[in-house]
Amino acid sequence: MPHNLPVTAFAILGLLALDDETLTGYELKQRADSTLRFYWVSPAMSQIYTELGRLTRYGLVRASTEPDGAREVTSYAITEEGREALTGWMGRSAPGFPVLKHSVCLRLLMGDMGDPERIERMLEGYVAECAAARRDLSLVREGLRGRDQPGQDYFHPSLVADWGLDYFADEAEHARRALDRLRNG
Amino acid sequence: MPHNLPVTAFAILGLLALDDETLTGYELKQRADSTLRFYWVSPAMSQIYTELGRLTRYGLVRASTEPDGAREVTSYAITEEGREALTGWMGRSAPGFPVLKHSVCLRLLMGDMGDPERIERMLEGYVAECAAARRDLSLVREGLRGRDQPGQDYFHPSLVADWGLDYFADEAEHARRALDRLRNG
DNA sequence: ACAGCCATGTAACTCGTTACATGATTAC
DNA sequence: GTAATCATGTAACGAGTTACATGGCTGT
Repeated sequence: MPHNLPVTAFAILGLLALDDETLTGYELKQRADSTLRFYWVSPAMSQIYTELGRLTRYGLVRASTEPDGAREVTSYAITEEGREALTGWMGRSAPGFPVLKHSVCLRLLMGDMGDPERIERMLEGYVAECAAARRDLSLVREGLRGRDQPGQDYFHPSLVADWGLDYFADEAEHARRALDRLRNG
Repeated sequence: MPHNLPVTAFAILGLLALDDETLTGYELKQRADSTLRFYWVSPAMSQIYTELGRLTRYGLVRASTEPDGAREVTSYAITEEGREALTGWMGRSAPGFPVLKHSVCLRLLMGDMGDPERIERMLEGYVAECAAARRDLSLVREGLRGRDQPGQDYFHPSLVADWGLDYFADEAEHARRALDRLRNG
């Protein structure tokens, strides 16, 4: 029973479970882009369809194809087995330490090679990108208001969103600190 | 000439460039485990050897095999072309936004499924792991003292190490904040 | 003698990406 | 009418992992 699925499969199951909606692959990609991408990767479209196919074969999601004008559109909903698989995964497997591939720090490490100016610009760019990510995420966070209290369905998502907001603010601060030391010793 | 290499290849080149030493694949893995792993992944041994083979074929590292008792041990050093490739990579390509796969946040997002107790224990575990990472990293940081001033060879590594120390402290704080809201609304 | 570390590699496999291909619907 | 968006997939490929295989060296 404990299907050996990649984490991304459970992320998709989780998105389907959150609002208990039936979503198309395309819609799932949009949800992933607007929420998942901040603390997990947003999978490529092709992978979403691949994963949905596998989840359907395993009976963890149910596909329902309906005509939409001249074309057919397939929507997916999580099944009872899917829910069990998700809770089972949450309960049994350990999360492991988060994986970070910090391209900015990697380049900062090798700051001796190459133009100091360029390193500073890279860090300034990163500060700006963190601010942008924070803005995008705070829009998502606003959308959770009203259902973000304990017991409500967006309580846990709001915890994660606030975590993310702090995270990006802190990262910008880390970069600013490094910049300051680069400039003023 | 701008060889199309994975970032990991440049990470290895960077490690070889840092102290300008000749290292075996095994030693490279140890360096990666003790430094790179905090803000990049520490590649598997097999990948290090694979990557070293490719870098050698491209002339970016030089392999020198010497007898060590009855066996042969191969050490690698970065070449002039390797240095150029590294600075070229730093100068030409953009770092892109760091990739984070935050398994803890992913599970927290789906906190509704599954045992609340378990979620809390997961977060407590994460706080402890962050503290452990911070301890490990601060040992590394101590090793940089004395050569960590501007102009010295461990200046940039010390910036990254301090960034990491702040990072893990902040992450522990984020987790504590989430825990508090889980417990006290 | 035996465990644990040092050292090197190959093979099979999975995840996930980019590129490619197709076509309907909607808004201007 | 035409561009953007909605919608769905396949194929080729690459990075990176685990498992497997081998064997020397070192400390007890």
